[in-house]
Amino acid sequence: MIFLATMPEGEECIGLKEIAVAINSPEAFTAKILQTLVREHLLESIKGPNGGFRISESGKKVSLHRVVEVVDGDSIFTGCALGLQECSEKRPCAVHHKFKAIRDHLTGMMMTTTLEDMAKGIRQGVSYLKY
Amino acid sequence: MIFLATMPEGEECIGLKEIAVAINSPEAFTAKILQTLVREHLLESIKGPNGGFRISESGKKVSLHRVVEVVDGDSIFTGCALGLQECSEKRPCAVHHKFKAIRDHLTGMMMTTTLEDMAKGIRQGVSYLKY
DNA sequence: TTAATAAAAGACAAAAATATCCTTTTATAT
DNA sequence: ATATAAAAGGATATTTTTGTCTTTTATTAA
Repeated sequence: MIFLATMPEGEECIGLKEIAVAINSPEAFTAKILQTLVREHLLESIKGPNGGFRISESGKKVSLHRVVEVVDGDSIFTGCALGLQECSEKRPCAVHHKFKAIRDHLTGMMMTTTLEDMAKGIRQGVSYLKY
Repeated sequence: MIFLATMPEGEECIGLKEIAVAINSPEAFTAKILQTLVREHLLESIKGPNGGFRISESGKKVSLHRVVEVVDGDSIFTGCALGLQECSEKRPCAVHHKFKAIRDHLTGMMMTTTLEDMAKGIRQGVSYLKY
């Protein structure tokens, strides 16, 4: 998603192969994740010659939080630190309150960080996408 | 570890079965983790009749950070948020700096939270160990 | 219309994490 | 001494995550 977000406006869409190489991720595995992102409308896919993937209009603006939610679910944002099924304000685990602060921090960061933010860093050469 | 830390001073040691029930974790699997904790001297084990596990003197004072490190390794404290092998201040991933803040928060919390802290909450009935 | 290209989908495979089982070792109480 | 209780250790099994392969479907250009 970050890689595709770095593509210049109006750029032709990018094929699976190119994406997999760019982010150093296995092709077939990458394909599966791209399919998920297309199903959730964060990406658009074009079949046939010159086809590939490109970030959708809505996709450009999505938060890191949303991307993680689509790909890995929201357990990272909601699960108990100690793994308890029933852990809540009313029946907290031994680190519930301390951990909540950290999770709120993480959730807040991910909700306010957009693909655009991250892509900008990559484009400017101040951050990197592989190795 | 938290459960064993809640045991009153000088209490007889607790058998595997009792521990597994208390924390609602499979017995054989719990045994493996207890073995690891014994090897790392966070626990002591006593074999034979009336044997079991008890927290060691040093174990009582250890931080949550240390327990996690022993059981799961330190990847949670050191790994890149985007999974890059080489991600550093010099060659950061797209969320390196933002994520570092959160990880420092997590690491700090875990380093300053001791088993005693957590056990106290359980003993006082303000936090819980299962379900 | 057809050949080529590329994604989609489903079945399959490998690796890692989680979990179990069985035998051995050690200690205790009788 | 012996029977018993309990942890240790090794081999094995299951589940989940990660990854691959093959066939199908859609699109474009000649």
